[in-house]
Amino acid sequence: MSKETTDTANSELPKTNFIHQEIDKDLQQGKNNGKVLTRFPPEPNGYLHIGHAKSICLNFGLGEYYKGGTNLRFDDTNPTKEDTEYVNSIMEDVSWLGFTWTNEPVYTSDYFQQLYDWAVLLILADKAYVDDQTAEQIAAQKGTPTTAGQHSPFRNRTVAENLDLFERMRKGEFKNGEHVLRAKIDMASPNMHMRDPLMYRIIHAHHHRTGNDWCIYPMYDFAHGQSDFYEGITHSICTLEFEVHRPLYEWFLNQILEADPKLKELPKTRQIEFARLNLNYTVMSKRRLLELVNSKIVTGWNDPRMPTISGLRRRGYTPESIRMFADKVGVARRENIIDVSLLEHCVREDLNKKAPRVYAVLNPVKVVITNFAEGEVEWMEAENNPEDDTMGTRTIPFTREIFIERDDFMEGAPSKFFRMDVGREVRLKNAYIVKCESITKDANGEITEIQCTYDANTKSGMEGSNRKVKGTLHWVSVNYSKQITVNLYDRLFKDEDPAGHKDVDFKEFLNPDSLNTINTCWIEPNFMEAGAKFNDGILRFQFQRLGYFCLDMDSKPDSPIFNRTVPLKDSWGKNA
RNA sequence: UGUCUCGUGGUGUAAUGGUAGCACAGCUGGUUUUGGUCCAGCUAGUCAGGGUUCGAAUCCUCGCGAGACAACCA
Repeated sequence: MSKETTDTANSELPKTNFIHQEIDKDLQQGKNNGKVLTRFPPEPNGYLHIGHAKSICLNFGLGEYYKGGTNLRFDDTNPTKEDTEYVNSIMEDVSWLGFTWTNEPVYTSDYFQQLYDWAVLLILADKAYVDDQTAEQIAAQKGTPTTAGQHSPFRNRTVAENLDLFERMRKGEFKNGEHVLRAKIDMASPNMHMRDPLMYRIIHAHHHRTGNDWCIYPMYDFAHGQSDFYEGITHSICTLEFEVHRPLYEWFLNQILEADPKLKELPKTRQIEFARLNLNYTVMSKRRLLELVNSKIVTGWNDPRMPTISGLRRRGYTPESIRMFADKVGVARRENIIDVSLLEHCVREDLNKKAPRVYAVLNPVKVVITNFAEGEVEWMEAENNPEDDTMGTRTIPFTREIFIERDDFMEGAPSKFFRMDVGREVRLKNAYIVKCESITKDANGEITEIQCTYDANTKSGMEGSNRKVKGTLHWVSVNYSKQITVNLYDRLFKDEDPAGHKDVDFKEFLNPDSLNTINTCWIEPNFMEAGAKFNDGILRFQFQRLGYFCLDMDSKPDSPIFNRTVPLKDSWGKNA
């Protein structure tokens, strides 16, 4: 790629995606006086998901990179679907990801009067008309992508009549659906969006910000392009499906500029489309996510199994890991389905460096160290993070009775099994090497207790501990550990593309094992000493040898709940 | 039987007429008091045909395939 950078570009952050290249070209041509202003324009009708995160990182990333800025604009032109709950969640999610919008958040509803005035301008120019037909009639006249549409019988109303009707629409003289305002363009256009699209419809509903001031609301197409233009957005970065809308935005803007020439001074927004993010084993449309919430299949928008930003946050994902992910997936115009393993890779990479290690046993079996004195406790030193010495050490109690993971014992184990079996020596991490002498089973053949002896010369740090043994296990003291609840999450769907089956509802592919809550888990007593505070206030840990876990928001001091963010990579488990 | 967009390893993404590279996934091996991390290596790709050119993933052409567009949604 070009090594050149523009004056406004940050050369420390090389970028190669096509949007950067296009913006670089614009800047080299001296457009917009070298300014770059982007925007992120969500409709407040649902929670943000990982696909939005890609868009957020792209738009805010561009704003930062070119030292311009990014507006957060709520696209709130449909009062029946929008709510301040969503406005608040969106601001929280964008902030949590680490981005700052320029000035205060803005709203398309801020421009309702301006948009109305522009609509009047179009009527005056005989470029818009009021149609009295029903939605069905209008749809029938629209034609199909391969056949032309037909003119509305109301298409040739006089300017005066249109003006009068539109004003009365605004005053509330009509019921929902009685009239609409349409642009007069071309019913035979190969682009369906140019076939006399709706500009305004009547909706008698309370708007989350303008209350009952309006009973007519602009359509997205009549609002979005002008909002960008009005705010001085230089580059409007959006997803591919809006490409066919672009000629319409340009048509609207050109009509407005013709009617109001002094606006020609302002820069025209350039829209650039990219392919939206798709992730396998999940669904990404707000409609389907809402369906999961409403049907109580998940506990809410922030259920840790949801691909929402709030769900990922509750799952334990860090903002940095999501930004890393957005960076790694890249930006292009071809359809894509990203493997979730990339997302998991990103959070492991981030948490490996940051998460303090603690000991927890999820599926315990009791081990008795028969030659260790009853009632005695020996405090062992353990590093909080081998990747980061500055995180220090803490002590953990070693006693005669401990729990180990049931999976870490196998009777008659093959030699490839690097764990405990009768007659074998293994290391208890940060403690002693122990040898399994015998086991006790109940009537069902289930192991109820394992008896071991320890070698007093093999305490961690001693020379005797350098002995090569079969494996290293994690453990907790029976008497000193705390009982916890753990949520083990798996993918929500069993199918790679649950929404991709024409004749089968996506909910048919739900994974019945997506949540496994277990209460038989034990954690070392002083796990808080490991220093788990992250910038966002969420407590995250690595449970040694198991995975990354975070403290759930519903935890109480005496009954902690941990959510598994992601297991550690495991080259044994998948062979087993 | 329309218009537009897009086809590079399994998945993403670079290379913009000059050695097809990187990441994830997978597989080896090394280190390791986490079967993690780290390190080294391996596997695997330009949709097909034709053309232009000394030279094509890149330009042209034709075919094939995928996606988008027919809400008083955004």
